[in-house]
Amino acid sequence: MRKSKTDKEEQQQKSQAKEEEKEENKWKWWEEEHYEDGVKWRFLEHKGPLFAPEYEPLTDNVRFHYNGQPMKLSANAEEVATFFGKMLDHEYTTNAIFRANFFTDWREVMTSAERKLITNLNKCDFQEIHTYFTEKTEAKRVQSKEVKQDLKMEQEAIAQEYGYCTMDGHRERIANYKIEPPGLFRGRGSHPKMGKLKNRIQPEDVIINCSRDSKIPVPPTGHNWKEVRFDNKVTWLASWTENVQGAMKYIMLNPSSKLKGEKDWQKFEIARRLKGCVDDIRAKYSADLKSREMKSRQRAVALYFIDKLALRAGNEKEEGETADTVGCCSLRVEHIKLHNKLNGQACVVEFDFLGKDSIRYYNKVLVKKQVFKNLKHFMQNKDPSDDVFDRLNTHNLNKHLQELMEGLTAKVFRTYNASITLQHQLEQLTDSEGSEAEKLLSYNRANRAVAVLCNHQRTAPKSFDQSMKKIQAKIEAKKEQIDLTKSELKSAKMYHKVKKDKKSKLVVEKKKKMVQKLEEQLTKLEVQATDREENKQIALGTSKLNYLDPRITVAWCKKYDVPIEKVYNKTQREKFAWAIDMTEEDFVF
DNA sequence: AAACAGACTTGGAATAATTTTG
DNA sequence: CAAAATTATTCCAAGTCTGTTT
Repeated sequence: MRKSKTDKEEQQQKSQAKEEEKEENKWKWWEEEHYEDGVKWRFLEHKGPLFAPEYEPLTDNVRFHYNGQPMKLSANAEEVATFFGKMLDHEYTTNAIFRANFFTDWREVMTSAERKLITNLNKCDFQEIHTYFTEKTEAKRVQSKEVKQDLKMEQEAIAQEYGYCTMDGHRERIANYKIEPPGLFRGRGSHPKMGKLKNRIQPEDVIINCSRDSKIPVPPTGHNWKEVRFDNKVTWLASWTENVQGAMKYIMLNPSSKLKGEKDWQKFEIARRLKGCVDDIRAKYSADLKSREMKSRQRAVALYFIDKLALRAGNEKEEGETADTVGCCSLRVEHIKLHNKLNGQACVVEFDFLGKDSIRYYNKVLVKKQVFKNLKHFMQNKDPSDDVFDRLNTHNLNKHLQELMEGLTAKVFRTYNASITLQHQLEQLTDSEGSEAEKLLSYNRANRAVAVLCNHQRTAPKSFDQSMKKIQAKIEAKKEQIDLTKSELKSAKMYHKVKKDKKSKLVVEKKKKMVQKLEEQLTKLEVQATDREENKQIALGTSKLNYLDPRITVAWCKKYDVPIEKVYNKTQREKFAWAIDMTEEDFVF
C-alpha cells in the first residue's frame, strides 16, 4: 500500500518535470517570419476526426412507456428517445416548440408501426430512461480512484492519437478533434428549431483537409470520406455540414497554436492601429451626423453607437430560421425609446433588445443632440417592426470603414474599446501599495468594466445567495477572532509592564503578529466577498479571452509584481504564451 | 446588389476536475 | 473521507465578415 503511494508521487513528480521540460523548448512562433498572404501552412498531417461512439441499445429492464404500456422501440427510435429522456429535468423538455420539433423528428426515425402507434408526446413516458442515465452518471461518479485513473489514461491515449496534428514541422494541438455526437439541437433564446434532431455524422459526410504528401487519414473500416482535399489557404483539418441549420462545422487548431495565435496577435495590432486614428474617425462621423445624405447620416449614428456602446455590427438574419436577435445595423424601431427629457437629462435613448445568444441589452444612454435628432427622423412614420437604419447594412458600413483604415471593420471597435478601457481602468484603480488581493480586485474590476461595456452577462449561479451568506459568516467569525486576539494582546501588554521579562515580551510580540495576520486574512476575505458580489451577473471570460490585449495584462502583472498565474489559468497562459513571452513592463496598448 | 456559401471568432451553459469544508 | 463549492475545460451555438454566384 505505502509503496504504491510513493510510486504514484514519484510518477507525478516525473510527469511534472517532463511538462516543465516541454515548457522549456516550446516553439516561439512569434519570433519567426510569417507566410505570404493567404497561405496558412505548407505541410499538414493528421489522423482525421474521432467519431462519436456507436449507440448502445438499452437492456430490456429499461422500458419506454406509451399510454401507460411498456414498449420496446426499434434501435433508431430508441436512440432518439434517449436523447429526450436524458434531458427530462431540463426546462427545454417542457417548451412547446422544443417538444413539437423533437416529436416530428423522432417520428421520422420510427418504424411505420411505431409511427402509427405513437401519435402523442404527452402519452410518452421516458422516466425509466431518465432514471437509467442518472444512475449511470452517479455510478461513474462513485467508482474507485483506480478505475477513474485508468479511464483517464485511456482518454489521454486517444487524445495523444487524435488530438494533435503536424503542421509545418510542429506538433500542434487540435481544439475539437471529436465529431459532435448526435442529439437534440439546443438553440438559445426562443429558437424556432430547438429540439430538432441533430443527425449522427458519418465519414461519408466529412471532408478531410491535409497535405498531398502527408499520411492521408484512414476512414473507419467499411467507410469512405466524402472528400479529401489539399487546400492550404484554409486552417481547418476536417469539415461537415450540420443538418439542423445547414451550417458548416470545422475541426480546427487549439488557441495555443501558431495559426490561431498569430491571428489573435494581428487582431490586437489592428485595434492598436485604430487607436492611432480613432480621433479622426470620430471627427468624421460626428461631421457626418449632419450630412445631406440619409445614408451617411444613418451610418454616422450607427458608428456612434458601435463606438460608444460597443454594439455588434448586426448582420441581417433569415427570418424564422433563428432566434430573433439584433445588433446595431439591424436595430428596429421597437428596440429604441427616445426621451426628450429623462431624470433631468436631455436626449436620452433607451435601448431594449436581444443581442447575440438572446442576451438582453438594456441601457439608457445620454447622446449627442444631433444623434437624437437624427434618430427621431429615422424613426418617423415607421412601424415598430421596421428597421431604424433602413439605408444601412453591415456590408456597406464595413466597406466605408475599410476606406477609413485598412483592416477596419465594426468589430474592431469592440476590441479597441475593450482593451483601452482595461488599460485606463487598471491605471486608475491599481494601488501599488495595496496587497496582492487588493491588486487582484482592481484587476477584476477593470475586467468587469469591460464586460459591462460589452454586455457580457451570465445567469447568477443558483447557489449564489447561499455562498454569499457563507462568506459573510466567515468574515464575522474572523472579526470576532480579531477582537479576541486584540484583547489577549492587551492583557499580554499589561502583564509585560509588570513583569518586564523576556518571556512576557515574547508573548506580546507573538500576539501582535497574530493580530496582523488575522487582519490580513480579514481584508482578503472582504475583498473576495466584494469581488463575488460585484460579479454576480457578469461574465468575465469572454472579454478576457477575446477582447483584451493580453499584453496589457502581462505588463500590469510585471509592473505591480503580481504572478501571471493569479490572472491567467493554464489554458489562458497557453493561449497567450506569445504575449507573456514578449511583453515588457512598459507596454502600452 | 442581393443572395449564398464558406471560414473564422465570439459566447454562455454544461460538464469535468480540483479544492475546500464539514 | 465524502459532499459541497469553486474553478477549469469542453461544448457547440451564434455571431462577423469575406468572397462568389446569381
